[in-house]
Amino acid sequence: MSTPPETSLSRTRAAELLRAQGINPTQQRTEIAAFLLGTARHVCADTLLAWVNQRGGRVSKATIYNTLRLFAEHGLLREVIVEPTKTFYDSNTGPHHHFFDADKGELTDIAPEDIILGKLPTPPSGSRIDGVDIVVRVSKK
Amino acid sequence: MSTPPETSLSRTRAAELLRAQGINPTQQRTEIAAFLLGTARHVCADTLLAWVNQRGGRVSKATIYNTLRLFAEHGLLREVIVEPTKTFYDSNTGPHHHFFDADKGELTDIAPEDIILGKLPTPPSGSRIDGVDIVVRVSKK
DNA sequence: TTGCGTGCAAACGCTTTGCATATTA
DNA sequence: TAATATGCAAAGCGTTTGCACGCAA
Repeated sequence: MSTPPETSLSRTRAAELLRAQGINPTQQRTEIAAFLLGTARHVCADTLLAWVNQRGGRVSKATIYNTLRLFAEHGLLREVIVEPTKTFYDSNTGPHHHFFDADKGELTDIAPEDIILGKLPTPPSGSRIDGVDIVVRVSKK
Repeated sequence: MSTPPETSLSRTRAAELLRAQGINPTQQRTEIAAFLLGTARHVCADTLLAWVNQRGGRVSKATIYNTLRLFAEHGLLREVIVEPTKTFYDSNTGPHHHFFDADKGELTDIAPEDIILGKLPTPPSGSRIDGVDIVVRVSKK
């Protein structure tokens, strides 16, 4: 198991961010926010659980899932679906796309200016476009 | 449960297609191929199971999964990952992309000429691009 | 007969849920 | 204190697997 990264935000800033979204900044939510928000990270639930608890946190699996969903609903995280087995969450909520390395199971950002969509299709009548997800699948050369 | 579509291929043509791929055309595989190949369809395992068995087939869940995987490995189908919960298979294996309607849980093809990728990013060093998946998420207007 | 394919049911892995307990305002 | 969040364990759901049986060459 790899070493967890440093938290990217102080608890104080993390709690402020949550409050700004109308989210009650409990100990666990603040801990999780301090890891994920304020910098671009891509995690799945079990990675996050390991990170938090390796750094002395005490957060249960259920709370990890609840919190990821809650943050996503408030736009603090974005769900990224690239594997059938697990859901990734991306703390970069700005417009951008992803490389997915299936060998490593790792997600990397593609800056919006590095990929250009020249033409968008017209959606089926009666529907509107909610978003466009581009995943560039890569593997070891 | 909706009515299953007609098979798009005769058993004879379906069996030929399988043989051409070095796949032993058993009864079940031929039945499944007759549904999926020869026209563009998007199915998940349980839909396919229902289709086949509503039309008098007798195919088990295990065989559905085995066969979908087998066909995908041989390039007869393409996996499409748009939902965390289930895997879709697309019998259109040519270059194209997808609309995904989350309300209906339905996948639709986007013709390659209806979406233009103006610039492709350089992959991380040491890796090469295997493919680019574009999913345009739509919902009821 | 020999080997591959199939079917069933059990196992699996990720995610969600129910409910008692703890924490927060 | 009243409301909300957390933790645990159990349940859920799509998918995979183990193994006995069936079928085709």
